Amino acid sequence: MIHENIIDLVARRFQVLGEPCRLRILQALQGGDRSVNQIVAELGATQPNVSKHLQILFDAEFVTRDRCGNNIIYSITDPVVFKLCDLVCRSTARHAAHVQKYANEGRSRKLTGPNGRHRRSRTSSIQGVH
Amino acid sequence: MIHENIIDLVARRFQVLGEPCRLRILQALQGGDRSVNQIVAELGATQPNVSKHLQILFDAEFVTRDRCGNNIIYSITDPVVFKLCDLVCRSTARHAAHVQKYANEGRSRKLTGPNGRHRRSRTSSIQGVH
DNA sequence: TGACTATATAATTATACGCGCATATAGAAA
DNA sequence: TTTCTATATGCGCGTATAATTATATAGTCA
Repeated sequence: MIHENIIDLVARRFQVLGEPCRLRILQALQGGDRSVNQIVAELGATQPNVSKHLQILFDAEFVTRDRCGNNIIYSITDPVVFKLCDLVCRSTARHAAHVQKYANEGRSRKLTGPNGRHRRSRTSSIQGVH
Repeated sequence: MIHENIIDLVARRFQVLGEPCRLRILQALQGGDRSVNQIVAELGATQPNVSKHLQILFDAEFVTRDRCGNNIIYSITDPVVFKLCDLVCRSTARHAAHVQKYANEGRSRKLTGPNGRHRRSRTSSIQGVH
């Protein structure tokens, strides 16, 4: 149960993880600490974009950083973030399987009666409602 | 490690969780299955807004739904979502403690040399870099 | 000092998102 | 059928976000 006081902070941290580019950055750092340019090379993204995402990850305390001469080395703050990704990843794999399955059957179910009355097929028009 | 094929889906699911109102809805459902209006009453939000968030949660398969007469009853698809919230919640509590601490000390550190040269205070201008 | 490298930031633009309002739709009841 | 209740959806507005480009800042080396 999330306390109302911190629910905005929790949401914000989920939101920070809700960006493919940032997930890729975290994955790169899972392979070990990296400088900005190393991440840029690994992702094939632009340097300003990577820097900005790193700043966002830093503000959310998902990463820490240390200067090493001209380079700034970024590191994972807490490996628990990979546990999070793993959990979402598993259920997403199931989700993706469903999506794939529905894509192969009929598509685009909408809200309607439980038994498909006034419908030509037997698919209920509200997904998840039978 | 997240496979590149599903990284967008994983990010999307994190993003869906990155919204306070949706977290509140999930919390309400943690107390048991609810109809839309029950959730509306519990959150004090508008009905169209709750319906929209529920649709987003449904598309991401965080919730399922069943019609019961005039009511649509929403349920949690997989309690693993609460594990996610719990993990983020813990580290966010630590994060919040830091933020609180920094708020009490000096604020707004920016990028600068390691020893605060050309700065009036001794705070390093890049947070996390000493 | 000046040139060079690494990183951050500002300005811009395009897109996505959340909310409120009005309305449409589905089912139940009369 | 009509009416009522519950839920979903379309629209418009304001805001947030991400990517690009150009530029600023910090540090190193000569």
